[in-house]
Amino acid sequence: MTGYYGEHSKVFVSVDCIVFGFDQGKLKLLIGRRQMDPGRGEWSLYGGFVRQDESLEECASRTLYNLTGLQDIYMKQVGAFGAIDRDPGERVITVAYCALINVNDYDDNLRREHGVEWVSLDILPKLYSDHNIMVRKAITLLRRRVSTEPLSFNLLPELFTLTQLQHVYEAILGEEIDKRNFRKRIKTIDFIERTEYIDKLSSKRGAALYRFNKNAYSLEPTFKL
Amino acid sequence: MTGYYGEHSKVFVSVDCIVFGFDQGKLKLLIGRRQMDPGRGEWSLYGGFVRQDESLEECASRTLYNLTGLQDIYMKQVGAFGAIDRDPGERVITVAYCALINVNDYDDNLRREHGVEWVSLDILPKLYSDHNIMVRKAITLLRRRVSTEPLSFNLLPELFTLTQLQHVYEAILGEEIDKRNFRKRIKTIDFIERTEYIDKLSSKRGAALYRFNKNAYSLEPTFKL
DNA sequence: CCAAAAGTGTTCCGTCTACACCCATGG
DNA sequence: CCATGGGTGTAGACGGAACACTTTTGG
Repeated sequence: MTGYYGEHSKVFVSVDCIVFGFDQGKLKLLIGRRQMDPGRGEWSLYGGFVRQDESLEECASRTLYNLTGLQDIYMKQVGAFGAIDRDPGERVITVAYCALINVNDYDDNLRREHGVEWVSLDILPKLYSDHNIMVRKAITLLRRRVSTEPLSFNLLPELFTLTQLQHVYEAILGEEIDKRNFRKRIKTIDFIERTEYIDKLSSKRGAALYRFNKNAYSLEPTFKL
Repeated sequence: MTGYYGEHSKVFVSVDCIVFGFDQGKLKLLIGRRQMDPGRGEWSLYGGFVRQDESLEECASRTLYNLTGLQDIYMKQVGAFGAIDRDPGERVITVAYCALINVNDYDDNLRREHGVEWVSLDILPKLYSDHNIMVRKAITLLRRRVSTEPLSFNLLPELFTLTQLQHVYEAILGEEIDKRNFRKRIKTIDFIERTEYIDKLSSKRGAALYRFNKNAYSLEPTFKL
């Protein structure tokens, strides 16, 4: 049984994960030293080859799970990259996926075991192959989407202060936001709920903790920052 | 020589072209009856398998050229589609590309030879495999981009009237636009130039013909409709 | 002379932006 | 008591939306 398309050639297909986190007021990217040839030792995104029994999305989820132990993470396809010689080893077409995770959910020992690190985007080194291009495209997409989709919450704990939320937006957009205008705006969004809890860590006075109500959002999925 | 990644499996990768045109005041899609098994006879996008000696972009251009004889056409990647059983024949991962062409540039005899037709989006039939999903995604992207990039001009002849241009926007956005506001807006965009020519076909009075000045745009590539 | 499309300004309203001071508390 | 971050309102500018009539000319 040769199948329908036997006359055509097949190619390796991989998935690369562009994992963003937010820490210390900065947007961070998860990268590690490549542990295989070619390019062993170079900074690189974490990726894996697509298996015959999994879809692209499944491969992306599996790869992220292998790395972080996290499941049900927001992931979005960034695009397919298919230059002939993009990989110095053999021809590999890769599909990049962007993931947003809360750095606190990622166990730091597990992170060290995989030899990956959180690196600030403004000091991002040269990465393996065309990975820098993929990251730039992911950031562009992220910036565009962040004002029309409630994405920031994926980078924060379930409960967060408005100042934290504002810092996430500032980190993604790369510009400062007026505090009063920002809070005014947030108050009109009813699926961002103020809770009874108070955060006492970040300030002496204490700051109200807010929560993103997924259900309320899914009922009325409109968002505009 | 087995290469670096021999332990992993390869997969068929194809490119599908989502070709948009504008005619009779409507946005049209170029589709044809599939001429191979499986799915022979079903409505389908036009596509082809990626060869070992070409990049994804090259494959997309080549496929579009095979179909239309046109080169240097605006094309944009829509995304990769990789569900395991998306193709009823064998596993194929496909990368969809969206193209915008001027229907007048596509020779109608050549079109008939390939057995493809321009079909209005509002009467789009069920297409082969997951092609309908790809088309919907392409339209979503197109709608989003059309107000921040000068795309409409790809669907029009070099010289066009403002009414034609407005109709293109209306077709893409799916809503009517106020004529006075639209023209006011266009006048502030300096790379949309009024020419000395007059179109006498569409009205008795005649309408001024305009031109999109690519060079002027490339000097100052900002656009907002 | 009339049908059919081209062309043209003004007003209103809502939204975004700029901007500075008081509050509560831990140390 | 003071340093630190939390929290609040207003006025002016700007941009988008609504809206109707005159012009030209081929048939």
